[in-house]
Amino acid sequence: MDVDREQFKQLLKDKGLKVTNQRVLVLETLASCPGKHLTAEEIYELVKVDCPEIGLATVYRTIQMLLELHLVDKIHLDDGYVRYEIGSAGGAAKHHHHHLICLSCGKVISFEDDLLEELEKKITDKEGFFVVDHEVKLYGHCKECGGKLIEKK
Amino acid sequence: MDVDREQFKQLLKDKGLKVTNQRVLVLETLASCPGKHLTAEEIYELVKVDCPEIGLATVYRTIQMLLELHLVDKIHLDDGYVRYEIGSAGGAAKHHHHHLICLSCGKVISFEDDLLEELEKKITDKEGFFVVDHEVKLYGHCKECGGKLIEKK
DNA sequence: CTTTATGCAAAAACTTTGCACCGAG
DNA sequence: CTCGGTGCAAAGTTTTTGCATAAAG
Repeated sequence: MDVDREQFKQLLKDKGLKVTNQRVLVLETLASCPGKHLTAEEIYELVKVDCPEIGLATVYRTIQMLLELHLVDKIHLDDGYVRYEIGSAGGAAKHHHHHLICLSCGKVISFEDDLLEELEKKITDKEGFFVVDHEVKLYGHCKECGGKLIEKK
Repeated sequence: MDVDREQFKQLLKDKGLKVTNQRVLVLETLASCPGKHLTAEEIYELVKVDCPEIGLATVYRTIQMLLELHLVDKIHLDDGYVRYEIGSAGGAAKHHHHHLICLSCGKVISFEDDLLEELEKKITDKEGFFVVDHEVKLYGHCKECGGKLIEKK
């Protein structure tokens, strides 16, 4: 499932781009960490394990390319870092998942929900704005931290 | 309505912070541009009109403080800039508005909707995660650009 | 008066760019 | 072979920090 390595190689070829070890490794690193939200630096460190000679600039250039191919999504979890995660691409509909961000411990929980369909329809009707994609962040306190908060108070 | 100047001064005093011209000006600048989403640099330029001696560092420090006081919200509109806007604070409930981002022309439309209440309840029940606030970004094509797209195709 | 805030400049953090060399096609 | 990609280092950006001075309480 997900982004298949061969499929990716083919996509690069179709676009006239070259298939390099670095590009494959960056994509695979992101693909193998679906829950995690990696920064450029973290991707760099992970890829260096298999390819120690890679440069940080290549990681940035590759991420840029993956963003343009919509294979990867950029996210801001408001901790001051720009993060990336493998996109929902591949398949049919937008399966963009959402993020629950714990204000106490900083934990990020991903979850799927298409409850926004209704909202999107409403917007198209009301504003004449055709919605293609969305990103939702919910801030709050997770189960563990919520408990602690009550204890303290 | 909104964030009252006197209310702000009192809040600073209560927190043991000093009321300076710079702080008041930064807040007022943000308060007077409710629809706009200003970058630190833009705020700096605007405040300089009334207070030419202000430094960019003070703007950053003041924004930081306003964020901690929850008077201002930080937003990423994915154009590479960090932006700020006056918070929904003051009043009772969370009136966090959402953003429609046009992928064609970059225009940002703000709109209010509390349709997420339902979603938030669901999450609290299902994940044990207590939602405090949320941020929603919807990407798509605005009325004008949507029309143009059809013409071109 | 005391303590916090400011302005400036320097530093830090993150990302992009230029260029010679390397490697995929 | 040819052209795009890579690594390195240098340059850009944006944001933070240190410190002496200025101003609020």
